[in-house]
Amino acid sequence: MILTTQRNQSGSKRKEKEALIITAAEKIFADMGYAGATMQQIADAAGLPKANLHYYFPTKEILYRNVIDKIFNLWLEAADIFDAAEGPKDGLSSYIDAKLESSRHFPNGSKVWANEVIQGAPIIQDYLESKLTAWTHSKAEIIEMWIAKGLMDPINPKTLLYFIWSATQHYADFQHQIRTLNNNLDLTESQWIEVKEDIKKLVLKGLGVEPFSEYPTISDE
Amino acid sequence: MILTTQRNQSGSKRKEKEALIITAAEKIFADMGYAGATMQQIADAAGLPKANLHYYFPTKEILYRNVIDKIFNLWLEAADIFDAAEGPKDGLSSYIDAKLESSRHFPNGSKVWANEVIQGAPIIQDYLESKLTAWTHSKAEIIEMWIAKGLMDPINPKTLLYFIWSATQHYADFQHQIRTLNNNLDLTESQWIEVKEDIKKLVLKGLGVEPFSEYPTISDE
DNA sequence: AACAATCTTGACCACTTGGTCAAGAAATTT
DNA sequence: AAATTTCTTGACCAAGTGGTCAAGATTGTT
Repeated sequence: MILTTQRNQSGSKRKEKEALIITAAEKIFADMGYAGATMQQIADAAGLPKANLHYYFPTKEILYRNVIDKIFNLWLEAADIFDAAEGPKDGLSSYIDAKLESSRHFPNGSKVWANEVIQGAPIIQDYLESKLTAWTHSKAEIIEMWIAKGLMDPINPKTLLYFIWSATQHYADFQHQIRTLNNNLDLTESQWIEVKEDIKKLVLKGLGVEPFSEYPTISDE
Repeated sequence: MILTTQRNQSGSKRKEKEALIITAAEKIFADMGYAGATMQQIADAAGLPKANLHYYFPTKEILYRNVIDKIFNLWLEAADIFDAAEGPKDGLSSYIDAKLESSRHFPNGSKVWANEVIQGAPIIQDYLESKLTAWTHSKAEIIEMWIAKGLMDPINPKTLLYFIWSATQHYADFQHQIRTLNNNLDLTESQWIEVKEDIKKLVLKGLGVEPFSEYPTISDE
């Protein structure tokens, strides 16, 4: 018992430092890419000598995997809302909100993920094949159920998921481009609200999930 | 006269080789990122000794800028359709088609661009501030005109552009993830057709540009 | 206070990288 | 055919990289 407590104490201290390093690494990886990031830069960002970094994370790849791990778990969590939802109007709205919030406040994770996937996921392929595949299937089923119930227009569920991912993550990944096209200013609070509303409206209306009409539109597509 | 012809001949030979190198470089940069790509890899991909590469492109950065240059011009060209269009139904459809075709057949360019922007556009910031800004404004004006004419629902034009960019480019940038989620197979012809249709339907319907109804819907949003 | 475990750090190394260079091979010009 | 420009290439180098290591500092334990 005492041992456990002590382990927890020293362990939590270690965990704190690891978390500090991971946060620093996340930013550097996001800004420089995996290959472009140097352990020295990460060490500087964390305020540590490089050798100390290697004490906590023996290799660059191990550190990187830890960063990815954190990101991926946040990714999955963002979609819990999805499951709890009653229908597409509620579920998709909440999901879009959550993903946009995440893009706004934690863009680095999204950037690291994007960088990794663009380059063919050399390091995290196992994630894609196991966790992400499972996750995607489970969400696709929910969407298919909504469609079957006539709550939204028919659409390939994966296409819809990619659609939402891309639209929302774009605001993290292409943050720099968006800022540049916004007179070199970050989006203001009201601009974010507008973006959220516009995207949700576009998606929901596009799927025939209009807030105004209770009954599904009869369209002979 | 003779001189000019000769210059053109030797010049075009040089151009050919430069194009070969740029194509090879594009793939390597897309797969490895700027920092991760090595001149040796690019040389191998182009079937040239490294020293010869440096004869045509003195530095890695110069080569990279040439790659970006080509990509960016294709990017701009894809939107000429946009200008010629009569209204949103025609213009947006064509633009989405063009961007998806480009994502399908030339994903590397999109990937390089994405990598660069994610990392804060360290090398091509001038492009963003000059050409892209001008381009975006001109397209935004067209969209605003369409809105003013009542051809589509009101929306922030930039949000709409980002929406289309993200949805279409996603299929290039996240090609690997999409393939993994598609049983490790590239999308088939019919899947591509389905994606195109789904995206166009979603966007157009979401904007109130339904193909079926000639008159704008009266909604008190 | 003595001991042990954990942590910290400057100095160091093997290796890779972008880039150079000089000698020569091809192609062009006179 | 001689001269000149353009192109090709193996060998080389300085700089930077991830990672090591051993000596010490801190912290916790008995």
